[in-house]
Amino acid sequence: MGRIKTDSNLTRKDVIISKAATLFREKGYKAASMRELADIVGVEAASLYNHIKSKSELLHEICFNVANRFSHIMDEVEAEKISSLEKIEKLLRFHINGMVHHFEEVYVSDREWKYLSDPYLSNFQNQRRTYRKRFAAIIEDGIRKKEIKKIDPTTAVLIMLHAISGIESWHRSKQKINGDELEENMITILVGGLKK
Amino acid sequence: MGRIKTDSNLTRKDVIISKAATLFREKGYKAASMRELADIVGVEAASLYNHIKSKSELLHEICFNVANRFSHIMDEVEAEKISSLEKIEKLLRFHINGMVHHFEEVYVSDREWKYLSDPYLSNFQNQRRTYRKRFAAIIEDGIRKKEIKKIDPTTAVLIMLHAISGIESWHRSKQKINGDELEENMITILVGGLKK
DNA sequence: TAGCAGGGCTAACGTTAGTTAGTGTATTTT
DNA sequence: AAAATACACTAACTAACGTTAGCCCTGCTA
Repeated sequence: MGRIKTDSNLTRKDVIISKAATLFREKGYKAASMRELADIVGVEAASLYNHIKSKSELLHEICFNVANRFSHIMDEVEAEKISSLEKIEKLLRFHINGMVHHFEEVYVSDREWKYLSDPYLSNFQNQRRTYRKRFAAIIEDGIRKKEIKKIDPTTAVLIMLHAISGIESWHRSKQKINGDELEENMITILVGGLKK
Repeated sequence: MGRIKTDSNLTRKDVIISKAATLFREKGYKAASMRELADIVGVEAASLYNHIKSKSELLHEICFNVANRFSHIMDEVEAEKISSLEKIEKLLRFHINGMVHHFEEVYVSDREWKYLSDPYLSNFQNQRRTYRKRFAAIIEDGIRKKEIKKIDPTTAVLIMLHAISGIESWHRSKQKINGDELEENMITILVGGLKK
């Protein structure tokens, strides 16, 4: 077999990570084998190790790429001078877009993170917990300002984030409405559920 | 080691299935090993095979137990003479209760079904698809009767069901509100998001 | 009390997994 | 053009997996 083909300015490692994300999404991390991944990449299994240290490195690259993007957008949103409901809408749209346009990675990060091993595991869990607290704080603020119903903020966050991970079903389904309609529908229901 | 202890009128197989559900929930189906399960049950791995045919039998017992319960409640709800919104609320409460009180099995059925093998896999997918269509039909009916906002029913179902599977996070979290409060909060947000 | 399942056990099987070692060839750098 | 690096290959190792075979004890039934 020939070399791994790299489009434009991607490294070979990037190519492997990207194909790994697809494979992990389809089969699950544990069920996906390095030999299978190698096949997809177009190379022998052993050759992968010229570019990566281990299977688990693939997983934590994927998970932290995603987690860091979310941390970053949260920084931005917190800094903006808009209402709580607008902040939430902005976050939700970012999540929905991620799930629609970077499906493989986001999905893997969401469902397979438990196979990370320490110290990555604890690290990831911390980042996740922190993110949710910041999200909940925005909701709490909205309740104080009477923009939002009196509900438990933690529960609200849980509903929002998991509802969005349901976009997985949308990807699976045969006759899907288009991505933009999906986004508008989700915003209508979710933000509508919070509004006073 | 001694025999498998069976409380009341459970068979030894039931005990194994129940402990398998817990293990599969914690580790995931693929990552859970029969030797580990045997340890938990208090027996050697080989001894499990006196009661079950295979590891995969455990998974499909769990998945279909749950799926059948949901089919059954849907039959009941469809037959009742109440408004669409009330039907939806009833279904949601059943789902929430399942997730709170039969967490292990419901969670495994929700997240690990993809490791079923045919014919169970296709079967399960069919049951799932059918269930969601029936759910969507109720929402569609509600829209026609102007009880519910004009939204895409399929998207609404997807949001509801996945939001509920987020109760997983509630189980994980240290300082949780109690189950009844959780239920009320979820109903408020979800049903509130649909109502016109 | 003899017999026979039921249900444990140990040992071992064939597979598959992730990964390493060592070698050769193509590509890049000097 | 020569030297060095990158990267592919084959072969193999060890560990773990699900599962089977065959044996032995125990407690119910005849």
